Amino acid sequence: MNKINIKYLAKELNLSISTVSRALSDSYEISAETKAKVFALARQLNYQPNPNASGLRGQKTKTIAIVIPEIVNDFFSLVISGIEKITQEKGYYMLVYITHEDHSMEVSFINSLVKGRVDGILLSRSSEQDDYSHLLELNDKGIPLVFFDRVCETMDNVKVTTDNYESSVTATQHLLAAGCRKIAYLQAPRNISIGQLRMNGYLDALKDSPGKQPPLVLECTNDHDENSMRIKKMLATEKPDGIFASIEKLAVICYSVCEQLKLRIPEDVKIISFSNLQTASLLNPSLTTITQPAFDIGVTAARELFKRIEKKSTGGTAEHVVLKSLLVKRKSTSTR
Amino acid sequence: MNKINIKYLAKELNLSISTVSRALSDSYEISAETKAKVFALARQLNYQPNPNASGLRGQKTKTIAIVIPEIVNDFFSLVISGIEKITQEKGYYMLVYITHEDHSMEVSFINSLVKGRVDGILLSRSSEQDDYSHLLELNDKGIPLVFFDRVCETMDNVKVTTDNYESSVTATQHLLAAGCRKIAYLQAPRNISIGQLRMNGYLDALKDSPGKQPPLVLECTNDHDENSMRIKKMLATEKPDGIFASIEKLAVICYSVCEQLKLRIPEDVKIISFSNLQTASLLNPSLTTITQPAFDIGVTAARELFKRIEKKSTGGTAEHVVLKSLLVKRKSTSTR
DNA sequence: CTGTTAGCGCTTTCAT
DNA sequence: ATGAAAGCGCTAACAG
Repeated sequence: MNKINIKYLAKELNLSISTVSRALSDSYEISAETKAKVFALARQLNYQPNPNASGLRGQKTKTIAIVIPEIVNDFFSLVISGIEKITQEKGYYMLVYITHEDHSMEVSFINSLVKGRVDGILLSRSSEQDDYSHLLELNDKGIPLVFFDRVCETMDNVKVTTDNYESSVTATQHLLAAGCRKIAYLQAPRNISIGQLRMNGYLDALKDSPGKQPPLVLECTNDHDENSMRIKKMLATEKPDGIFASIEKLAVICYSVCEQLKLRIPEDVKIISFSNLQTASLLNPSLTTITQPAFDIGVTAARELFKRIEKKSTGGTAEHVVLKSLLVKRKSTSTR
Repeated sequence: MNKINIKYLAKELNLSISTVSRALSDSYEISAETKAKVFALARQLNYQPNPNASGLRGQKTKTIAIVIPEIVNDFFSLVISGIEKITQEKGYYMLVYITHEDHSMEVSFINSLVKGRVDGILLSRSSEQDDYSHLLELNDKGIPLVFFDRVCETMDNVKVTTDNYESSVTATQHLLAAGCRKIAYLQAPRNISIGQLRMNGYLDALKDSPGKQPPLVLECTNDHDENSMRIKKMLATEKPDGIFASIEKLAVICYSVCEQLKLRIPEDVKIISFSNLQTASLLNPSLTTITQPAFDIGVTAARELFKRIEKKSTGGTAEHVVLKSLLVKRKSTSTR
């Protein structure tokens, strides 16, 4: 295809292949003059080393893989953004694989990576209950692996997550402090640990509160109209004065339902929601949000991965980095 | 690192390296018996061919690159999703690079790919005005390149886009047909062709309408509060009875502002918006949306790319595939 | 049907 | 300071 390789440069310059190679890697045993000549020609011809050849030789690929359950999702988009930033800084390439929440796809993809296609892997697990022998194999093979968001608790790798439980407690306490006597929780349809953690935060905060109000959990589905109906019914029947939405989309539906029922926000009902992009809070400044540091999760996870890649020592102490969410109460818009 | 290579398999089975290689590629000149033995051992040891070695030998990498301006964006997430689907089907890997709308990053990344790191490239341009010599070089080097969304009109490669102009005309006509006498257009802060196309659709539709109402364009910014203020002022001053939002986020703000001003939707003002995920229409069924076939753009672009990769003939007739957007009027929610 | 061998482009001893 | 040569793991042309 492209004939501009080291051999060609060497011939053009009347140098040996190894001299050119060393010059390009700025070796100390090459004269400044020779280096200059080599660099000049390389630049002129836009010489690019063949990644397969150097990879084959040096056992590295300048490539990392990121494996996520889905991508049409603000949280994961932001994480990727963060990872990508660090990856670019390091001059690496980023392979992206989407498992669509399917554990078997995760397994087969990971297995396809064990043989030196990448120098390291960033993973958010598709299923937290299934087996993880494929991941143990990565450790065996010495391929650095860093978990983020959906981790494998029992494995000894670095994990980067957010404070789902704690921020959920905070959110609930926020509503309690605002005087809510009856707080409903809108549960997203996800049977994974982060969903569980968030709900536990809500439940525990209520349990520990002075009023000891009973929990009011509304299970939601993946169907908008269905959710809208359930929320409307719940609002009409139970008349909560506070709503805690576990994901942003539910907060948006909730806002719309409140309008329909002529419920004023925040006078009649206060809403708080987990959120990544704060679309919900565009609607009304009093839709307070708990914003996850998604971008920072990407940045942190990537940094941890590169530490391992560069140290070459796979082992190291297992760390669990927990990044704090932010309680965002937007300032009142203009002269509302 | 991992010692399980062809040589090792060969030794274990008392076969020659080439026999094993041929068996693994299911060559017709290997006995079924031998193949069976080889496959069995390969599976048992989870043998994976070294991608660098086969890449170096065969000049292919089973990898494509996708280059986009940003990723925290429903449109691009959906496109990636579509691309990823086809990529997985083909057994390829997907490299993702984000330019952050910076033309120079696009150039340097593309230049780093010219030397056989990928078998093909999918690109949405960061800047449609700047020079594209780096892209011409790809054609020279015979690396297949397919454009999507933000294309390079003057280049002879396949382009996959949506009908921004036509659907904008349709949207405007939709409002006209619904009886709107004064339609405002909310222009997103993007100085690229798709923004221009959308606005032209609006302008031309008005020009061609019986009433010949004058256009009313409100330029928006990247600041939510600022947008909210401008929209509010415009609604109060101009009192339009129809609003055409060029991006979904503006429709959401608009919805919120209408609530504040006690404007009923759709009785007082009708809203239509470009959209990818229909967040806006969660708010109110009468927020009609023009939904772009983002996922299909990914699928189509990827298919076109693989055609070129597999045909090996880079050339071919230049095609421009235009996918149609969908005018979505959601059914009324439940028993509203 | 199976084995031998020559590279793909690069890095890296080992010589000089 | 430079060159010769081996070899990373794989495929394929060329023998048998």
